[in-house]
Amino acid sequence: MIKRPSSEYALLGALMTGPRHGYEVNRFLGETLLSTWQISTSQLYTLLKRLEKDGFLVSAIEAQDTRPSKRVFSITQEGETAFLEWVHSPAVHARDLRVEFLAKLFFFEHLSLKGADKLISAQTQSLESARNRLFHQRKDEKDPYRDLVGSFKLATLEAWLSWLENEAAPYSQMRCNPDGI
Amino acid sequence: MIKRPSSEYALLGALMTGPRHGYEVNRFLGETLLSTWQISTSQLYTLLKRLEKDGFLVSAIEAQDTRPSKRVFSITQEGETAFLEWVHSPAVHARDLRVEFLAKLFFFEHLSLKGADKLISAQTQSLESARNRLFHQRKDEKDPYRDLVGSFKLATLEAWLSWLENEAAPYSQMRCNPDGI
DNA sequence: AGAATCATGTAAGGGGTTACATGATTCG
DNA sequence: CGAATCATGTAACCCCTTACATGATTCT
Repeated sequence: MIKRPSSEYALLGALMTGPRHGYEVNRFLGETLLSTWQISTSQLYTLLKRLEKDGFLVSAIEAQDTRPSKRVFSITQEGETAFLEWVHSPAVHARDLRVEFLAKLFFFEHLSLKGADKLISAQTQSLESARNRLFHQRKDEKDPYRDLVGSFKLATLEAWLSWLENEAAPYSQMRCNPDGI
Repeated sequence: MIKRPSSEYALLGALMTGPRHGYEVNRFLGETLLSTWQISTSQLYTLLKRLEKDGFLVSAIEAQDTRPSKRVFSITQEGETAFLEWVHSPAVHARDLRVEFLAKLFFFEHLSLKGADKLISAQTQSLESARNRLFHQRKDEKDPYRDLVGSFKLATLEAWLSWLENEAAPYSQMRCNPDGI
């Protein structure tokens, strides 16, 4: 699977519940993912156009009487596949947690997907292995500055691991599986 | 003071100890700040050119017998002023901690500057006020997803505050003021 | 009457990346 | 003899942002 710019997945996710035109997608993202993922209006239209060019969306113009006509986008099979693969995979780089991982959790609830617990444990494992690698590196780190940098990364990783356990896991249990099945 | 792209300050800092040509700056950054700040070679030359155009650097070509001639850059008064202002100011956005704040600590030691403790306490105050703002916002946050996002940001801020206290502060005391004066 | 909403875009620029080009010298 | 070092750049592309353009309609 070719890597695509991550912001496109926000748009694919917004179209997973059915066709929408650009303005609606924009409003939807503003109401739900604003605290996580900010996509400017002009960028939104650019991304939609590119996603259609690449076969992840198809569009049709819809005329209106009293309003400007609008271009309604629908997600294709290929688009759905790409979105579902993305949403089930942990963020590869730790720096993608804040935006991408949080957005994935959002879509799990918004689309009533199952397996949020699996995503969380996969993400936990990914961060744990990063932490272990860092731990080893730091053992024979002579340079005090690089050691300080290591301590910063380590502190961040550990905070995020705690957050995954104490906040993300309970949230997903409550929201994505409210009856405890 | 007009805001400049932050990666330029790495170059200004590299020239604070005296004139260097591009290749040397590149090597210096690769040996010292690689774990923090990655600047590609081509970008380096672009930045040096722009810094000269804007009056922060001046350059002179130096011919060599057995080697390609090189362009040696020196920092101007304006450049020094800009660098010193930058290096003494805390990172405005929390996301700039990883790169910019760590780099500032590096330069404090590398250039034997005084006042690293002041920078650290200013940065601490900045993060604390961000944490307090977030704390207030979260009190009347009804939406569970936005609350989760808030908990992530809070966890990150608190980890960094601890790191400032337990790692950065001792490091700067040891490195920038080894005799405890 | 003026502001907000609906609706879609283009243009310009900013900061960054990778790939490519050149060419001598010195090291293994 | 080939690889790494020295040394400087250009070209193309990528993602993104801000500003601008348009124009009807509905709310205050």
